[in-house]
Amino acid sequence: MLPSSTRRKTASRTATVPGLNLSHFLPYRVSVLSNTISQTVARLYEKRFHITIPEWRIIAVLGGLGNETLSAGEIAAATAMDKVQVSRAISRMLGSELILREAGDTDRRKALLTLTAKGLEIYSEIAPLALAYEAQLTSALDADEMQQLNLLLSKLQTKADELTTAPESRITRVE
Amino acid sequence: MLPSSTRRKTASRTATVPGLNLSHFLPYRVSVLSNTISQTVARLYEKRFHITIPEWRIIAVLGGLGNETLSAGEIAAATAMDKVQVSRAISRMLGSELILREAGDTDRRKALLTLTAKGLEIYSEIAPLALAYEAQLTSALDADEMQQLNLLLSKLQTKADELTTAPESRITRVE
DNA sequence: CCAATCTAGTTTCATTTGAAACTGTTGCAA
DNA sequence: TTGCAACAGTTTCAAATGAAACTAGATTGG
Repeated sequence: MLPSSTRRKTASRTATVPGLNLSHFLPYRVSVLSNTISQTVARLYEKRFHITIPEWRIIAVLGGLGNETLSAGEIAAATAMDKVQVSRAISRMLGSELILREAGDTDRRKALLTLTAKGLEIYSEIAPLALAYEAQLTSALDADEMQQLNLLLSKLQTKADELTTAPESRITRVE
Repeated sequence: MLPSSTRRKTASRTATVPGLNLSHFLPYRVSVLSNTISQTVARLYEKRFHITIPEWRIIAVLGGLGNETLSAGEIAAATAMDKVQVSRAISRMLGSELILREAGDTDRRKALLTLTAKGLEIYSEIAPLALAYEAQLTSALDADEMQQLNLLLSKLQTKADELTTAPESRITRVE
């Protein structure tokens, strides 16, 4: 079937099935955009602060919380990472002394996590950079478009959540 | 430094650095959206057709091209994947007989790739499903919002691309 | 009270991934 | 020519990842 001699090097551009062009396909576009952004951001965090994106997320939620503590599970919920990712990020951060872990007194399974002074220091340096990158990224958008973007992302995320087939795979139960 | 006894379990919600809330941070939101979508789509492709997303992308570009051939490098460019990913996807697809590889006659480094009948069959089944998923995802958007979405994604991708090559000096200030 | 069950978090193991090295081919320049 | 850089694609190896098993502590029904 399908002998090679029937093939042409160049052919008319007629698509055999209508309407599917990868470069217009929303899941593809979002994935490419996400990868492009993540790569840049990851490089920034790694080069300047020697942290990964999961570590950055943990710093971001803890740093934004003042002196409140969170458990690993709460961090997982707040960062959309699963507990394994969080656990590994935490152990790296304990090693590099960015966070502090105390056993909870009411429930000793839950460890209470806070940033160390070193972690807070990184937060205060990296947060403005992160915001600056975001500002550059959206610099081509006017105020109206910014608002639209937020709305559209929210709507898409809501729909995407509804359409997930796996019940247990991710956090979802933020409530 | 920073003895644990100085920490509090509960505190006011005052952020120490203004403006950085992870759930409003664009790179984070795009990443979460992308992951949500990709997970659903990947599960769909895997369950029904036993292919991965990289394989799907290759099927999509080749299937959309009629009987034209592409080299691995051209596929990489068309699918935003790197050559290693493409190489591995191709070798899987050769194994499962979804694509056909012929040596190029003018340049023997470039292999010419096309879908087999089996590959085309999958394309014709999966393409409508992919489009149906996309339609569901965007079902909460009206025509105007769809147009905005396309525009905004394009603008963001363009900016994100500009910001990738930036040496570290670029993201230091907002301006 | 105590077995069974549930929850929080960690570890293990198999697979995937990415970077860099590598193979084979082409183009180019002396 | 031949020697060398560039290119297309593959392979290798170490690190990242995810699923499932596991540990330890908490809860609950009898």
